[in-house]
Amino acid sequence: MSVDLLGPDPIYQQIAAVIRERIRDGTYPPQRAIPSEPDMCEEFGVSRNTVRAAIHVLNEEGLTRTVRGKGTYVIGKSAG
Amino acid sequence: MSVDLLGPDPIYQQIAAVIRERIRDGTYPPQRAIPSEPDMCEEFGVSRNTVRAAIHVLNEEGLTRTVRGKGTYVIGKSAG
DNA sequence: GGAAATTTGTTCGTATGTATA
DNA sequence: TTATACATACGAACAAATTTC
Repeated sequence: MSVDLLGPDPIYQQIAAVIRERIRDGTYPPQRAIPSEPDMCEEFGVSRNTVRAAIHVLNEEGLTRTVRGKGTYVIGKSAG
Repeated sequence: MSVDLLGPDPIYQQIAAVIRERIRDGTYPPQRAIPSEPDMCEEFGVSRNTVRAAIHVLNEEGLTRTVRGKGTYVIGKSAG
């Protein structure tokens, strides 16, 4: 999947939207970690700061939770 | 302590004056780091650029010294 | 237990664009 | 035009937690 990063919105908002969509469609399943910050820097071709800004948005929304030294995990239905 | 940031002077000059005063009265002791740029953005309710402009003034005066990745340190008497 | 690699956390350095006075 | 101020974005250094060997 390609990401355009055009349009009027800030890049970090657009990246947050992409990740949000991947969480909703199951590409990034609950309880699992999303790709690391360096990996997302590569995929989107942006700096780590920008990736972190995007993740910050999702954490604020309660969609994800970041743990130092581990990664950023998708919040959601466990199993039941 | 609250800081008003009114008056005719530029905001960054006023912030520099506040920090300068805190160095003089010992609130920010020698050899120690003053609060980080993000922290001061929060305290004063200004952008990082403005905080950096204030710190630049103090660095120019020789009151402080900024080190990348670490912080801004108060110059001054060590112990003796 | 130690060393190295991975990953996130924090902080400063720099540049660009926009808006205001 | 210049000075001030904010938001955004990339780059780099340093720090801490985790994992793996």
